[in-house]
Amino acid sequence: MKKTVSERADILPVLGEVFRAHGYEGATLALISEATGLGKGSLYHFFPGGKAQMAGEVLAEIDAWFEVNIFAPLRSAEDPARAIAAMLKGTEEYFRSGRRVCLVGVFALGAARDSFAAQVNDYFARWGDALALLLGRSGLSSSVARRRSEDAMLSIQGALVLARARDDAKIFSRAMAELKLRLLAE
Amino acid sequence: MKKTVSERADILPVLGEVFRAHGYEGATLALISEATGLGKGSLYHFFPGGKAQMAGEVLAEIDAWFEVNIFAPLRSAEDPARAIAAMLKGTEEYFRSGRRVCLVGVFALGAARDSFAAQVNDYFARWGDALALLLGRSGLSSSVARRRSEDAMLSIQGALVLARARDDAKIFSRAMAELKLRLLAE
DNA sequence: GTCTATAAAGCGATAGAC
DNA sequence: GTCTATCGCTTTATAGAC
Repeated sequence: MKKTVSERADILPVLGEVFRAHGYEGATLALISEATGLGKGSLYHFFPGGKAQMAGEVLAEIDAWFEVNIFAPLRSAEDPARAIAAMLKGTEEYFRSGRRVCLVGVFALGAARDSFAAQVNDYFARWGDALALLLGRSGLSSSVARRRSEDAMLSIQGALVLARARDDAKIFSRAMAELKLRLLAE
Repeated sequence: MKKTVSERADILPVLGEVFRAHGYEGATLALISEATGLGKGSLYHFFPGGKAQMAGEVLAEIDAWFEVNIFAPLRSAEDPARAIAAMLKGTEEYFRSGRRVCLVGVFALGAARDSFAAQVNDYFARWGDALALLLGRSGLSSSVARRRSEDAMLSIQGALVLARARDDAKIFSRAMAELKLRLLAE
């Protein structure tokens, strides 16, 4: 699939999909070149640091998207139930109901984790903190809020793994529905 | 870490650890050669099909281990509560309390999934079926048993991803304890 | 069964023309 | 800013000596 682009903002999402599909090691410059429609010369013009820089910037862009669309709304929410519903809706859309994999999770499981440890850890830490904060405000003790927030993080990641392993996106949607009930329970 | 081996049975577990640590694409023959202490000549003597055959046989060995130690005991159990406790104990030991990653999950997320789709799907299908069967026998409706079994599969995988992402093995142990409560709930 | 040597292809990255 | 050509290295895999 050739898709000619020339602006950095257009390149990063394409890069993200290549890393998602092939992992860090599997994402070769040839694949990246084909997907972006850019020669190696152009790629190194945008990313002098090569593949490592590309992956780092993709992670940063993902982080920024979640900060704006998921984490911040969680922190500033008035109504916990609505905020949780919105988070799960946004999550389900982002991961295309389980058909799209989480790049941070992919990196976490592979050898790339060592190179991007801070970014990988941060993504889950900030999501978990924002959710625990919200749950705490909804009346839960901070230890229960912490455990439920951790449950949410791991359920999302596990559902993505299982959905892909079994090639059944419905697994993800079901898991998100169940998670909603657990998060909102008294 | 050099560890000289010469029997096929001794090689497979070492191969497994290399694939776990580096993923399918990242596990180079040089790494495998170093870890097993075997030259490329010897490796191709054992595995004429190369890396693909190595990965396939490693998956088969993992599957066989789970069949004997986890799936079969689940199917033939008398006491559901004890069987679930045993499954979780076996799982926690196998994954070294979250310090060891699931190779099937790693393959599921990567491009290797396409090559090993049947083995990846089978592993989770048979585990899930065995657990759902047990839960059904414990008095749960088959639909509830199915959903709880799916919850267990995804919680294990998600806990492994999150534990590694946050470099905190305790996340896995906590998740297994919580999962036990959910599986045994009325 | 294990090794070394080597082939052929692919890798990330660079140089320099345009 | 984009391209082609190319470097040096690593990759998987094979051949053949021992």
